[in-house]
Amino acid sequence: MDATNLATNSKAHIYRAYSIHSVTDPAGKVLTYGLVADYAGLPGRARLVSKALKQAPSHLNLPWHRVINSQGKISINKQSSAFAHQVELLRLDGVTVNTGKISLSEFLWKPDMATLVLSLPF
DNA sequence: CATATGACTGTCA
DNA sequence: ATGACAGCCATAT
Repeated sequence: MDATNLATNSKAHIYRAYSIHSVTDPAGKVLTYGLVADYAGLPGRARLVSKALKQAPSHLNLPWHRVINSQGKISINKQSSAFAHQVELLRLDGVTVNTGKISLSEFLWKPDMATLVLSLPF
């Protein structure tokens, strides 16, 4: 498998992992790039997750807006229109956003044992 | 192969 | 809480 295929499969892994998690992850909760990477079996590849979500085909309907950085902040540049879009989507989810910041202690999704077991097939 | 670039992260001042 | 920084990893040139 060459580098290109590895990257493609990694993205697919992320898409699949995040798809499954987004089913059990209720609107109103968020995850960090690093956590999604862990769930996808790709620890240490938070930046790949951000790229994968950014480039994800729209037909996958992934709730990309529920993924923020480990500091509890939206990673998109404030000047970008996409930033306002993410804020809007999060508010529709019921997530409180203050100047791009979100309280992780309040909104971070903490998977329980059952959901973790359901995700293990990867 | 060398560099540059990110929707990242942990540490430190 | 905030900003600088180095480390990190896949991609793009």
